[in-house]
Amino acid sequence: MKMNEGVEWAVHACCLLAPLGPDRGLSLAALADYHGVPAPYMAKQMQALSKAGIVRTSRGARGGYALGRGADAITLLDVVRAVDGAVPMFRCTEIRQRGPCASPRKDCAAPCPIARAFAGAEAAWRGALGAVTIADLVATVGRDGTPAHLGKIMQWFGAEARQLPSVG
Amino acid sequence: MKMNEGVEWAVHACCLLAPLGPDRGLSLAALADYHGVPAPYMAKQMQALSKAGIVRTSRGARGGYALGRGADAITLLDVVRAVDGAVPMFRCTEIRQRGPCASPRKDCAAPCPIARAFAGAEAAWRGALGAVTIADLVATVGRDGTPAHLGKIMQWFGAEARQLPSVG
DNA sequence: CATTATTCGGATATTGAATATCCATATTGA
DNA sequence: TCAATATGGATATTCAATATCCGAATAATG
Repeated sequence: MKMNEGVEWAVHACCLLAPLGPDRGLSLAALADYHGVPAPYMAKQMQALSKAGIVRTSRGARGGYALGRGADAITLLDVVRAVDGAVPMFRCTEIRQRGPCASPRKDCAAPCPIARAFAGAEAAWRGALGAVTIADLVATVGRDGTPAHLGKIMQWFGAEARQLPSVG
Repeated sequence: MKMNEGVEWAVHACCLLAPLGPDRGLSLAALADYHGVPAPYMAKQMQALSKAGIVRTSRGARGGYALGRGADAITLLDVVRAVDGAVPMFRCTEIRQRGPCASPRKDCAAPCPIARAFAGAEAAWRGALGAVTIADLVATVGRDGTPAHLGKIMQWFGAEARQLPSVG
C-alpha cells in the first residue's frame, strides 16, 4: 500500500509553480532539474496534472507548464487523484458470496460491513487531504527561510521562469 | 496505492473465528475453503496474524487457528498492520535537499510540510481503522440474516470447528 | 512409550501486474 | 526552416500475488 512516488514530485512542482502566477511557467527540463529527478518520468506526472487541469501547458519553443488555477484552489487530494488515480485502496471482492456458505447474491444488496468500514477510513483520509491546498504549503516548502537560500531561488527563477502565452 | 489483497481475507478470517471463542478454531484448509481463496496464500496471511498475536495456532493433528484475544480487542488497524505492514503510504524523499537550489541539510531538521500534511491524513485514516473492532463487524459479515443461511453456517461449523488445546 | 498422521512454519520459485524509465513523434515559436 | 519542447507509446524493472516444497512440531493412536 505504497503511494505512487510521482505524487511527491507533482506536489513539489505545484509548489514551485505557484509563486510564478498564472502567466509564467517553467519547462519540463527546468522542473526536473530543480527537483533532481529524471526528466522523462517527471514528464509523466506533469502530463497527468495537465489532463486534470491542475496545470496548463504550452508546447513548442519556450513552452512549459504553469498553474492552471489559483494555488488556493488546488488541494493535495486533487494532485493525488490526478497522479495516483482515484481507485480506492481497499477493494471488496465479495468474499461473502464465495465458498461453501456463500450468501446468495440477492441478499448482498447492502455493501459488506468490512468494505464499509474501510471506505469510511478512506473518506477520512481524503477529507484531510482535501483540506490542504498548495497555497497552504507554498510558503515554506523547499525553502529553509534563510536569505541566502531565498536569493538562490530568486536567481534561479530569473534564469528559468518564462512568460507563457496568455490564457485569454 | 492499493492495499494488499490479503487484508480482506484476514479480516474475514477473524470475523469467522470470532464466534468460535478462544478455545475453538479452524484449520488452514477450512479457512481457505470457506472463503474460496487459494490455501497457500491464505497461509501467508494467517502466519502474519499469528506473528502479530492476533490469532494463536496449534500444530499437529486437529490443530488450527483460533483468535488470540477477544474480538473486541482486535481492531482493523491491528489486522492491517499485521498483514500489510506499517510502512507509511507517503514516503518523503527529501526533494528539498536536491537540485540546484537544495536546502542544506542542517536547515531541514523539521519535516517537510508536504510530508507532514500526508502524515496527518494517514493518521486520520489509522484513527478510523483503529476505532472499528472485529466484534463490531462479526454480527453481520458473511451472513445475510436468513435462517437458511445461518443454518448452513452452523452445519459447516459443526463439521469443521475443532477444540484446540487450552491456552492455560 | 513409540509411531504415525496431521498441521503449521518458513523458504523458494513462478507468474502477472504495476511502476519507473526511455525513445520517437508531433508541435510550436523564433 | 530550425531548434526547442510537450506528448504518447514502448520498454525495462520492480513488486505483489500465487503455487510448491520440505522441515518442525504436535496430538492422536495402538
